[in-house]
Amino acid sequence: MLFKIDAETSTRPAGRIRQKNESIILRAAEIEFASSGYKGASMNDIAQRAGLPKANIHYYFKNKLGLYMAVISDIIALWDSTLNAITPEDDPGEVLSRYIARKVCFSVENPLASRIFAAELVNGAPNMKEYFREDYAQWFRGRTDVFGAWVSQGKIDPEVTPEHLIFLLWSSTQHYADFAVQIKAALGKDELDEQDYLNATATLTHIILKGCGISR
Amino acid sequence: MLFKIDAETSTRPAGRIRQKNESIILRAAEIEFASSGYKGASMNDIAQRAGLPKANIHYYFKNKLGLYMAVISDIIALWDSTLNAITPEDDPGEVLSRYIARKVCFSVENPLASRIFAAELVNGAPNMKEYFREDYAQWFRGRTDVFGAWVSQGKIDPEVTPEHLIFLLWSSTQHYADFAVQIKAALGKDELDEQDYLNATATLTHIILKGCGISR
DNA sequence: GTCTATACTTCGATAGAC
DNA sequence: GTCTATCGAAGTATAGAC
Repeated sequence: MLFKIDAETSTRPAGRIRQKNESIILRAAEIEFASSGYKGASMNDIAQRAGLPKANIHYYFKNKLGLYMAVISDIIALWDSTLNAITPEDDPGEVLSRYIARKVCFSVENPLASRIFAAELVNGAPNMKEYFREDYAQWFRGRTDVFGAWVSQGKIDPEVTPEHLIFLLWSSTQHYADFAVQIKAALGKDELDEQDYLNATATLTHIILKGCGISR
Repeated sequence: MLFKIDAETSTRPAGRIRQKNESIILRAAEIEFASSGYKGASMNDIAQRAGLPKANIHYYFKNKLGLYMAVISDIIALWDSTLNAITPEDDPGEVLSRYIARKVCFSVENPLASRIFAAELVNGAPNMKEYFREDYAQWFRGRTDVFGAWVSQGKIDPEVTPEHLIFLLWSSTQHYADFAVQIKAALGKDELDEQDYLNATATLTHIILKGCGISR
């Protein structure tokens, strides 16, 4: 996503340079924002990481907020697509286990994106107000309706409130990216390995599916 | 916790003033740090919220980091006490449901503390390194051992990895404080009410207990 | 398009009068 | 113990030469 290959030929080398530099800057910015927060990250550090003079960043991006929003919008584009294509006819067991596996996987492969998103939300999402407008509640309602249908069909226990099941899916999977420091400290490891993530996925899948009354 | 009442009489009024002002400053700092992060919060804003000149804060606290650490240590003191007193002889169903209820409740009543803690972790916990030392892994190991004993006794399904069950408890309950903005936007509400938290607790308790194979 | 040098602002921290 | 005035560092942003 951050490394789109320019399809143009050398007829407009300027555009090629621009795209290449923009992606270099975005990647450096992603790292800095993720590890220091919006205010904590400095244009200086971002420029240094990108290997460019500070002024170049201002040439490509209007200002610090503009750069941050560019990073954020890349992240949003990656986000909730995972829950988009579900219908009442789908098998809830399949949908849930696939979602859990994907999201844990995503947390492992894109920890920076996850953390920037988390930091933004923890601070009250000051730069994502328009993302969380009414259509967001509508979109969410569309998802809970599907889960509600499954409850009506007896495929999920009636004790389960669809809204809170979705929150549980979000929280339990993101946790592995956002709170990685605490998890590593608890497990006494410097890095988590493949087996840890398999255990995580297996345990989450077992508890959530069985807990919803979904037989597999 | 932040509002300890001074037990002393008027023999040392100075101490009374100090404690009162320190608690006022700590409370203001908690609000600012929670909504802007460590770097994002400014001593100026904290002073203004506390209704004191900026220099007074430096009189009571060594520097910005010292103030932040004072806030953090208050929060840590509140933290993991909930899981401390469990033994293999306890009933896992009771322990888990009590833990979930308490932690959701805590998230509602202390959202600021939860968010400061979360922001610190998301950014790699640069100021909590010594909290996450070896004894933390030991403490954690003590907790998982109890859960492991329950698994051996057949009280919890063997598919459940104790470590990841604890991570699930942490993530699912904290989520209601840390990601409150997203939850409110999804539900289309300005504030969550009593019923929302009851639904959250009920759904989480049902899924996690049943998912662990705990019959009640 | 690139980069140096610099203007402008904010912030943390302290000196020193009261 | 309180508060004003100020210093120095760091950060964002831009002007202008190349």
